[in-house]
Amino acid sequence: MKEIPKRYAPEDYEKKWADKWLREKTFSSVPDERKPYTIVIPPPNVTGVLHMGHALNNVLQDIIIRFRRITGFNSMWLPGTDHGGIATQNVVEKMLLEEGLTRHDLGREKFLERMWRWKDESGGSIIGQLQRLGCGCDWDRLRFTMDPECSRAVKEAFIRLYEKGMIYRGEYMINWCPRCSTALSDIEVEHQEEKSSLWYIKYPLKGSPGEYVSVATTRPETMLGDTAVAVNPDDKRYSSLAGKKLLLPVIGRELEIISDSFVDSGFGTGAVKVTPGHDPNDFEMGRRHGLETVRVIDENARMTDEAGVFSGMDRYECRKKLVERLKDEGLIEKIEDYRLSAGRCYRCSTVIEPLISEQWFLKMKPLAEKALKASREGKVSFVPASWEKPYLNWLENIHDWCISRQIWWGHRIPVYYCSNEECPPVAAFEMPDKCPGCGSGDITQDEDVLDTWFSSALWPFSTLGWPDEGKDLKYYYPTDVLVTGHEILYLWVARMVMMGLEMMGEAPFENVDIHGIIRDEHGNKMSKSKGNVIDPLVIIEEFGTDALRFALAKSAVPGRDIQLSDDDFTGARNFSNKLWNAARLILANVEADDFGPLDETEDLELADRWILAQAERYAGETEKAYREFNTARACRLMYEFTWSLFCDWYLELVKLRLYGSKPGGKTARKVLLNVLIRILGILHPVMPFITSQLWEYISAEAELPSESPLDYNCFSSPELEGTEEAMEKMKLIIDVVSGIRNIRGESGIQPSAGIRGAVRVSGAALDIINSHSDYIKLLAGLNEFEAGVDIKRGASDSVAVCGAATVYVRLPEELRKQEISRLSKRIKEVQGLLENANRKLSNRDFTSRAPEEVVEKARERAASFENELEKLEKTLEGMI
RNA sequence: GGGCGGGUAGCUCAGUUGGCUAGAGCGCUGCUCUUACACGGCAGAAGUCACAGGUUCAAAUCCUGUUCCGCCCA
Repeated sequence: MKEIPKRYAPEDYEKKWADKWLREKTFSSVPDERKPYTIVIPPPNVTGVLHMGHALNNVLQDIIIRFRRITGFNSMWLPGTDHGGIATQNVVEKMLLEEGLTRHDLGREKFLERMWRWKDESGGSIIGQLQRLGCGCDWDRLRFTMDPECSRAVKEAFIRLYEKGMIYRGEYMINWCPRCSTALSDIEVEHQEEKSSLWYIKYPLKGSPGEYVSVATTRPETMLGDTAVAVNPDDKRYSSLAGKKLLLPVIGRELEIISDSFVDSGFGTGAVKVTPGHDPNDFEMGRRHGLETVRVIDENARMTDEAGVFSGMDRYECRKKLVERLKDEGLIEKIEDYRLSAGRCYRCSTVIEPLISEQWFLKMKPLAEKALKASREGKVSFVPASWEKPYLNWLENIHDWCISRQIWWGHRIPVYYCSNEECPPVAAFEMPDKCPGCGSGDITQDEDVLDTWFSSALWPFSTLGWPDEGKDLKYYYPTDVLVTGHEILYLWVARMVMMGLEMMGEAPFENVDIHGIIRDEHGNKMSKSKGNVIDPLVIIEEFGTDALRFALAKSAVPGRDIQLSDDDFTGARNFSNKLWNAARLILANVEADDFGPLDETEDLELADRWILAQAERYAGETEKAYREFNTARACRLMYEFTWSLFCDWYLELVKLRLYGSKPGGKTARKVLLNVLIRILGILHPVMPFITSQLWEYISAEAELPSESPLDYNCFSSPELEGTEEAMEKMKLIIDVVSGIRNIRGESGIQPSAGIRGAVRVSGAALDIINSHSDYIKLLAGLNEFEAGVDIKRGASDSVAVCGAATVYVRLPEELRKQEISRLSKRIKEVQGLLENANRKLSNRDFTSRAPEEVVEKARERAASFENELEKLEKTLEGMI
């Protein structure tokens, strides 16, 4: 007999468990003879704090890890954090700015010291938050992307690729963020439609005063760098212009008119200005036509000296002033409203400036080929599968990856230059003492660092000790599943696959489980600026970690975004409370030797066989759902079994033996415990805290098969005989009880009022009902009950038909009128159903073509409606 | 412009390979604090499965088209 708190109070014990798992290193893993099941965490930024997206992502991983462990795998979840290059540097720079300093004031070394200090002090709080969530990571394996091990892997990968000729340096047009002052890769630029204008500017024709060609542009300020005007060769409107020249307004530069089929004659006037220095398409066109490049905008998005009188102005100020001047000179033909797709920095939302710059690039085609091949061979699969197509499509259209960043926080590019420019650069782990070419000691390292995603791409093996071919790498690689959101499918997932194939010869994971994005209750993305974020830690305080976990897991339907509201957490909390109280009931009754295997020697009664059969079924379905990464389905199944079957029916029925005079208490208690620990076991991956706590309580009273639900495989158990039969019999009981309850409810009879019920039924069904009349009396709240073949309806009886059985409930005389309307309503309903059923059956095509069992079922249905209708009609006649 | 996902009860969503009367939670209505639980119990009302065609004995489910919403890519 154990007293536990009446109310589910997670704050009383959650921390205890989280601490215990940490202290006892419950989730540490070493290679052994078991099969491994490995997950590497999508490393959150060191500077991050836990938000709902993290909570979801990590809860899903924890569920998988715990589930796999329970079912016999050596599961290992490797945690860690990412240095988050630009984002993190931005944070510290912002702090410096408050002191009136820039990183250049400090210098590289001092700045990096400051970065590390800040990282050590305020970074990594998210790790503690993951531990609070209960995450079963192997914390001894915690990694940081700038750890010596990971840094070594980054250098190794870089040098290998460099030596293979896959990394090259060159001047190309790249995406420049003037605020972060660094280059970005193509996919770090986010495009969105914005309201803007299309300016039509007249370019005078040289030598023909008064004549001009009008060009349309979305960025007038770049015209200062124009070196040509292009038209489509098929555009008849401009065929007469061949060989002529235009004069660039303001600057006066002579512009050639070139023909290029890239030009879309439908855009603007069909003649476009060409600015090879500031537009990616124009850059290509410039190369094709050997055009001069004039740089008019600098790294700070200010106009250069080439911009003449506009020199030094911000790009937008220049636009304004320039357009004013053109207007004054009568060179603006018109200005139209225009929606353009503007590229913005994914870190700071500043409008990207396309600039020509010398950067490092990684050749992607050969890498993408490998990834495509792996997909074709089924080595990497997506859940849901619909993500494969966009992934493949991206790989097929891949561009070289700009991997250098002009920031300081990150992995410095391991390339060294000799002061003698004749000598080729060297890629090496350490700075060479002297130049291998000329022997000079005057060597400097490349100033830039690598894109954060370069090190993230190595994460699944850099964290396991690569390039050393150690035991861990051999045992755990490739990992089993990557759990992540779709927003980093290209930035991270695809690159990990490519790098895994390149460096390890094997894809880094078999499955990619892609979950949705968390939204608020109105369907909006959660963001600090919108102020609609739900803080997981606040939810944990209010509802408990398990409730948070359950709500998230239950909402994580594959491929769908998740709208969250407080209702979801309330529902999950209520479920916890239900389970808690079910356990309380059981705990109050069990005795020391009540746990043990159940077999045929046990004196099982109908309810026992039924709940055990259902437990078996639900455990099986839940296991399947877990395996398919469908936590939403697993949660629904467990909720339904626990609440709607176990609590609503079994826990009520078992009271006959627990409290009443009915014999068989021992068996009842054994079944109760058996099913309860089964629930705790299958639910444990989603709700580790409450299940551990209840398991502990029970352990104090009865001997359980293991110390914790983590070490007990509850997904399979020996099958009992007669389960089908039990299901059918119980269904009859439930139908009869529901029939009686329906009459009670509809007639407004108080739950406490004991009433008389009777059932007319024959044959086997009569036996079932007779031998379980105690079930019916209890559940339907009857004080009198009778069953037989010749039961007659009493004058004031209400009637319901449940299959072969006709149920009578004695009502007070004054409810007669109500009963007539209740019956009429049901008659009408059944008439409709019967009509439908008969229509189907009278269709010869149906009876001849549909599978026999479908037809048979339809026949049974029709017969049952007919039976019900007949009985109800007869009853109604007798009442009027 | 191309691709993907979605439209099912007032709200949020389930709905396996087409096949019992399309389900759940919340909300709503009625009864109820019955010795696990009022974070509870019992009962009830509520749906033209976006629209239009088609395939099929049978369509929420498959196909075509339309429309609206969201996302991704160019």
